[in-house]
Amino acid sequence: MGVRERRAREKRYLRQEIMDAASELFVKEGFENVSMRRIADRIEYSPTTIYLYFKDKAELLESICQETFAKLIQRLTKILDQPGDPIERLKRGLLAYVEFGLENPHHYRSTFMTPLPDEVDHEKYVKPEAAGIQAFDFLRRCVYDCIAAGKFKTKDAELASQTLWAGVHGVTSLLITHSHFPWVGKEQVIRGMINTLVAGLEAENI
Amino acid sequence: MGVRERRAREKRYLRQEIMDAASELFVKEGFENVSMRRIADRIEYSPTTIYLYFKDKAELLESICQETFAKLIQRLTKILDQPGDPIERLKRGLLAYVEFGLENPHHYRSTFMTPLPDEVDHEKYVKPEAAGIQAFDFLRRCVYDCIAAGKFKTKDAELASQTLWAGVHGVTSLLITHSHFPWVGKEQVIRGMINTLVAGLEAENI
DNA sequence: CGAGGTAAATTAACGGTGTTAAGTAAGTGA
DNA sequence: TCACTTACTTAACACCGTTAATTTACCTCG
Repeated sequence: MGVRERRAREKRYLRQEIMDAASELFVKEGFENVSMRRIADRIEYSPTTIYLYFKDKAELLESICQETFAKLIQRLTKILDQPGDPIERLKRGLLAYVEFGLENPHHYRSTFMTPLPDEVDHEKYVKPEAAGIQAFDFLRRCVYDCIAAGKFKTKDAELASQTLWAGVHGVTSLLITHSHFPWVGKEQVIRGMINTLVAGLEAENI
Repeated sequence: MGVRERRAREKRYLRQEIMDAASELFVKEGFENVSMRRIADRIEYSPTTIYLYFKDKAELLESICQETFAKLIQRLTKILDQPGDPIERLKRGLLAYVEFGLENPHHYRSTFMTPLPDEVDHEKYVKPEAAGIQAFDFLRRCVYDCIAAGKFKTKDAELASQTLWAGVHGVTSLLITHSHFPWVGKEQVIRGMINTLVAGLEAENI
């Protein structure tokens, strides 16, 4: 009978096509500069069709960002699985995070630099499924390993993790929004942040 | 004759009234949720009147943010003028920066978390008049003092300053956009960031 | 085959946005 | 008094996200 299945497959296909078209425009011009009508034009459907697949523009955006962040999770998984010095692993993970943000500035901006509207369910974004939280969990595991290996003077893994996250987020977001600032060099600032924070955690119980 | 002067004064007055009304709405509801029409309603003028005083919505926003950031500059001036341990001064300055951001989340967001449209003159935002750059200059001076006093292993003042800025920006912006995240405590994270970074600069030549 | 039902997609419309062009009313200077 | 300037408003344009009503296309069943 497979008709239902085929329909469902086609439906998934168009959904993906919408996401791809939107994502492309979105990467090129930024979320707020891409209208539903333009996305619709691109896939040669009427604008309202999109609403059959996504509740609204925000949900479309969120789906696209989730898809992208899945790739970050993959990268972090690989890094975490490698054996060796936990400090080096931590540093590599932090670097991967920043690089990912710079490679996907619009997705990064939507996910981490845009406040959620008051009406949304904030619980949802703190649950383990949320891509951001998953990425943060990797960080926490790295930090635990460092503390367990006696590399850090600091013993508060949670505080250390949150500090590290805020640090790499700081560089990432500033490099994205203020790319014209006379940075001493993108790579240098990234390295500067990671090395300084790690050195601080090694040196002092904050 | 003084007519011209009186007119100019009145004109300045309405300009300020527009800025005040806009700023108030803007603080309450965020820039993107406040329309020119609503601002106009508030001051009981027609929407187009605003365009006699500001080129567009972006310029109005920019003027408001500049006005607010002048206050930060004031605070930082006071801190910089105090004698004592340069490290303590640096830490107090960094803390003032974060606190200012959290007190003025919408202004902070507009100034530091929103990318400038491609068409604007980026030069303008790197010039010494720009509020952001002025604030950064304070930071740089603090860092110079620390290096001069032999407190830092690091000798690259520019890199250290940029790293510190990125760090405090990271906490500030994350606390603004992700206030629902299970932080170990806002004050703790802020302190964690400042202490860790400073400890890192003291301990290592990054 | 043909009727009926259903899912998918469309058209038309609503109420909003930032912004511009054209028009008006008041006050100034000769 | 009359022309000119200044301050402001009205009307309109071209867009936006989104909803409701409607059409089209297809599948199922008698």
